[in-house]
Amino acid sequence: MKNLGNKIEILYNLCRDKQLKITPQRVEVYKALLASGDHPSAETVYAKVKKNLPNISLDTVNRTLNTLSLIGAAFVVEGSGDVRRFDGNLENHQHFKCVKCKKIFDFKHNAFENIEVPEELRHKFKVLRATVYIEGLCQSCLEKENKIQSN
Amino acid sequence: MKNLGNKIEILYNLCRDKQLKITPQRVEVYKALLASGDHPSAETVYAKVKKNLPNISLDTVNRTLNTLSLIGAAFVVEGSGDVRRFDGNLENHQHFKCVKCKKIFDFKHNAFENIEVPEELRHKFKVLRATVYIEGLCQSCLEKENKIQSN
DNA sequence: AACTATATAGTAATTAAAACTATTTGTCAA
DNA sequence: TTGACAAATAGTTTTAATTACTATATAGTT
Repeated sequence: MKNLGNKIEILYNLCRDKQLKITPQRVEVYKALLASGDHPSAETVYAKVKKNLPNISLDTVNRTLNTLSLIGAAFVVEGSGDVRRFDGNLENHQHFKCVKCKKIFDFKHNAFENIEVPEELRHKFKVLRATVYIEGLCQSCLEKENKIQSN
Repeated sequence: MKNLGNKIEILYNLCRDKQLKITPQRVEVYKALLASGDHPSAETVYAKVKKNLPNISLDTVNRTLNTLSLIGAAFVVEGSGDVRRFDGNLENHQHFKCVKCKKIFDFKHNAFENIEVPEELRHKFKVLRATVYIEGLCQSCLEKENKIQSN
């Protein structure tokens, strides 16, 4: 991971912007997240951070990762983080998901119906589904939203 | 839900193709899934099916929904069904997810970097992220895969 | 240095999903 | 139509993930 210093600086600025305190826990969780090239779960980050902060709690790691997502220092990988939901509508359609209330809204958009999967991927994997996935805040959550509360 | 009869027929055919038994539980779970226009969780489907099959178990609903996904009669909504995973890489990139081992692979593809969010959505919601999300089977899972086992 | 709101540790509670086993039931062939 | 058997289910238990709670500690400010 190059430019780790810069990245930490970003975290500092984001925290200050949102009036969140810069705690060692937040810094360590953020560093652990960056250090792992892949897409770790809270448990994985917890294990990593524990080496530097032996008595950090899992709850703190969870809350901190949430906070990082809220301030835009990280994000929750799509395809994770919600109870499994099923869709029986096999017609081509797309999903918008509210990151707050987790509600999923269907929408149709012609331009998204025939996604060309890159040759490289078709080669490497067996592709089952390709879709445009959009997330954000729905109207009712938007109204409730005033400031970011980390705790 | 129009053409429910047709849909059931589809289920019958899919089951026969894959040599899966057509059980009342499967039919009811499938009907309940179709009947709910939204994106229900196993619990929600369970509640619905219980009206017709009072002593169906939640486990059966769960397994059945999985089976339906495996045979292509339904699918798991992206953004659900996996422990929450985080990504600290804010550069534009896309994800491929293996539906079996849940591993996430990054990839970059220029054509996917500037997704135009439909006007209608930008209006209705606060869009935070738009991405192409591709799922399927990774190579190592593909090798292990021989036939669909529903149980 | 002291104050105060915020964040944390430690733990408990909640929830979702998977595992397990005895029993039941589709399916097929006689 | 019946009997046999593999497959599927009910009922329950485990496991795992996330959230909730409260007393304590601390970052940022005065």
